Amino acid sequence: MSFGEPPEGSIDETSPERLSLGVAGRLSRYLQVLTQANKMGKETISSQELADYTHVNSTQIRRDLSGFGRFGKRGVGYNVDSLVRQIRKILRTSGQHNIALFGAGRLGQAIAGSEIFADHGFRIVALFDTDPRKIGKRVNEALVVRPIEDLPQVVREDDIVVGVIAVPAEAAQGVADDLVAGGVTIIFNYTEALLQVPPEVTVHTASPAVDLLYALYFYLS
Amino acid sequence: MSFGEPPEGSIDETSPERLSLGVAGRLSRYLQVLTQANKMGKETISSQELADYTHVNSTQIRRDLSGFGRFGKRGVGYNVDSLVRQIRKILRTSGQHNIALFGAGRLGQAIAGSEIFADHGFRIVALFDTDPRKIGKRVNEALVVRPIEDLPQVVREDDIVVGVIAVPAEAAQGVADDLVAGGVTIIFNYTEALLQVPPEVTVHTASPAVDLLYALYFYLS
DNA sequence: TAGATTGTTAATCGATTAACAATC
DNA sequence: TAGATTGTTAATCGATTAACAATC
Repeated sequence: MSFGEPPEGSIDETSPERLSLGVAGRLSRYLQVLTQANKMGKETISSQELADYTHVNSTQIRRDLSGFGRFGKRGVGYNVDSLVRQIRKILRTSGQHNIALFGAGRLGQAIAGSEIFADHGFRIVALFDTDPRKIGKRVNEALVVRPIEDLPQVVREDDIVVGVIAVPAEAAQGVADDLVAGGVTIIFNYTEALLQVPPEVTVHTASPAVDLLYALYFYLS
Repeated sequence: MSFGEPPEGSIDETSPERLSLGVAGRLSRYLQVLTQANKMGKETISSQELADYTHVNSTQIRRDLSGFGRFGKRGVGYNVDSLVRQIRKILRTSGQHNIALFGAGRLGQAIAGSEIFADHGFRIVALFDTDPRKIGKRVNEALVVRPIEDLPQVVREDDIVVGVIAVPAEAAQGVADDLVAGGVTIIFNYTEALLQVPPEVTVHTASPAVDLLYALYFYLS
């Protein structure tokens, strides 16, 4: 389901065509913290608090935000709810986006049951597995495990923009091939496999161990 | 168990005391790709191939590496196995590091069963849960679910450097408090909760949805 | 040799930071 | 008002890139 263009409020007449990679990445991180702060009932947040949670310098945060308008109130901070909406507009991700999940094992079920995607407007509309014994099984009320053969149909009918791979590493490339064949151009890879895809497809690989190594380096030195 | 200082080969006389955040982060990412390439039996890799997998510019990669020595062979590329060892030395993470995992639910079990940490020298030495029905249950051969009361003892005896939180979001702060009380200073948070910790403790929050939003921005524009 | 790829330079661009006036 | 925090400037630092000689 798609409702066409999301209503675009005029954020700022001088906003650039396309954000730089750095700005887009940081705005996404602010959004995560703000979304959670909103849930916790926090009404305002200062750039310093945002800095504590995101590890981004507070001046940098104020600078990033002031590039799009005056969202803050001096002496008070930013209104959490309103800032969430502004950043979503800037990132042009105000709408709902449909994603398909591959793998109904422990990781797949954990993802399906998590609010981590739903919080950001991602709806898991299909769950696939190759294991015949899992097909038809119900996971988290709304989802039924489907055979991978249904993929082309689902991509067509449900406007899937992202495929999330949560299968064993050995099976990841096969799923990626199916996704590419089905026309999906963003793949989120939860396995450690290196996926071979055509240049127009973007692969994001979750790498908690890499993050840990990074954290550890600063701990050890 | 700890074997003291890892054997430090002399990487380069002029190597700086401490890597910049950017360099350390990129080296960690190279390591992930190299580790996997090694597993797949690949013997050499070019800076261009590394660039394709890490989304880091190939010149940047050559520059990062050449700062520590001449690891490549012109016309050929880098020896995968040797480069892995060199980067591990640079990051001073050649040894084994013990981590404790909290939450024996679907996500916790998925993490415990994954090679994603083991590949990078992280050993999960303890698995905790608060659910009395899960205590004593065996997960993946080597691990038995323990009560959270054992935490102080485990931290002391097993030299835990990182605590990984994979419990429901509502329970995350409680676990974080226990970890802080136990003296653990690196926390890896798989929940969407914002954790309150003292300044000397580092929290890394896994945020797949943020990564997706970021990818999506470039897809939509 | 011919082709490929590293190591390195030089030039540019964006990120980062401290500082502080403006103002809620 | 007094205190707090934004918005913005100016100066610095590191990241990024193209280009190419060196060399395997």
